[in-house]
Amino acid sequence: MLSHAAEDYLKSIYKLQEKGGKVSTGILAEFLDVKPASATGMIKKLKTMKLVKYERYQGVSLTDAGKAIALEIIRHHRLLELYLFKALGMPWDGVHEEAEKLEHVISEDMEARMDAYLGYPTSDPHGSPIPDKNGVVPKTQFIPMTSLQDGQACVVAEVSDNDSALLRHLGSFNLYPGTEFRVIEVAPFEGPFTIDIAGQQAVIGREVAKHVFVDDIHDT
Amino acid sequence: MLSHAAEDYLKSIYKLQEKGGKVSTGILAEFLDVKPASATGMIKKLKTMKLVKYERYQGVSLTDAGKAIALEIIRHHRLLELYLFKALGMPWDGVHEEAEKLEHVISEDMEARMDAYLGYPTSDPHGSPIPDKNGVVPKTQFIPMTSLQDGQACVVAEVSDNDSALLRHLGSFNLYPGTEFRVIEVAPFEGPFTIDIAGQQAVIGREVAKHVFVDDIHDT
DNA sequence: TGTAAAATTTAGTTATGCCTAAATTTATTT
DNA sequence: AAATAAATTTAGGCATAACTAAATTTTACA
Repeated sequence: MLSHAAEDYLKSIYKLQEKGGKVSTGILAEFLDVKPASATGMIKKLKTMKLVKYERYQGVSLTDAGKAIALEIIRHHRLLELYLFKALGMPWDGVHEEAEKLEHVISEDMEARMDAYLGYPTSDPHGSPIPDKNGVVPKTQFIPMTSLQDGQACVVAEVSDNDSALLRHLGSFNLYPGTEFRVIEVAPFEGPFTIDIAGQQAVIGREVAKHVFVDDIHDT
Repeated sequence: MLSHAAEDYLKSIYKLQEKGGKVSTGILAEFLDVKPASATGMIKKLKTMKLVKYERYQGVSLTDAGKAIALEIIRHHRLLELYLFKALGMPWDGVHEEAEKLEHVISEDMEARMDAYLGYPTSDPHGSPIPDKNGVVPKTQFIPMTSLQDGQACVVAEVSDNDSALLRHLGSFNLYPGTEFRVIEVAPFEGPFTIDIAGQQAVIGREVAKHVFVDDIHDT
């Protein structure tokens, strides 16, 4: 069996690989909040287990076996988030932290039961895709909110899940996945977005907008 | 924060203390499936944290602080067992193993949500009492099935939760907490019990009967 | 009561997974 | 191309929690 730490490394490498092939030791260490030296150590251990490809100074990437484990953990995490949200009524800004601990611990049986209870869902409360039990990830092609123009309308598709203060902030505007809104004005010089959500106006700063991804963009 | 291992030691000391004051290193080590030397080491660590009383060669016992933590973990365990059983439909012979891992990991918020969902229950699927959030354990005074006599009827109150093969066996006779049965015959010389469960006859060996506790005994 | 057996503790080892500090390699700049 | 800066790796340490083997203490019995 793999340690929780090893699972976290695989999960992180997977996420970082999504935006650019190989992952550098430094980026990985920063992402996991450990020192680069610690990352090097774990990477070597994962290499002996044939879960990553690695040559020193050249960055890491997952092998097929490593990717399968990473996706399994991500599936646990996202199913748990949705389960905690729907079945136990946890707030969407709290489920990430809880899932982060539970994801390493639940059995395949529990995974399957949550999946069935939820009706084999394909996305979590933050809009992130849930890999199926074979490790197939639903395709998503969302656009960053920051690329929207005046007058465009769209639907919230996905938001970053790891900052609960940010999630509470978005929640205060009802900006959940599925919510429609229209851009009233994009202030010049990297300014904030003024938007209309079901008749309510809200001003969303750039830093917040970076964490919001949208879909179904259309002009009005 | 306490390590999972330390929590397991406290929980085990609590359980062993219930039947006799102080707990010897050897008994504790056997219960936890570690070597006595390992138990000595952890006991010393727990002593520096003021969670146990301990003098060498004299056995361990919990302090009030240690007992509070032990009860908290037991509460987690039993709430989880009942939750997994009721909300996710897990079989009663599977919930112990799953709860054993989850009990160290869930938040107080999750504990409270399961508690509310379940309607503030006082016993788990095996009939064990669930401590309330203040650490108060519902009083139970159950009688071992082995002390039953011919002709006596009773209700199953509690069964050992840690042997899934045993639980499956009991389940095959419908011997769940709450089930009524009547003793038809106790075979002499430590022989098996022949009982009647809702019209069905079953033969229960001594070794099995030792793990079953009953209540509401009355003659028929 | 003395001795053997059983239980317990001490001492020293191993494996994980993190750390810091120093050394090395790669990248950048002039 | 050499020098400096940045990134990465190596080396050595620490804490946790297990282990084995040896020493000690307690208990039991003859």
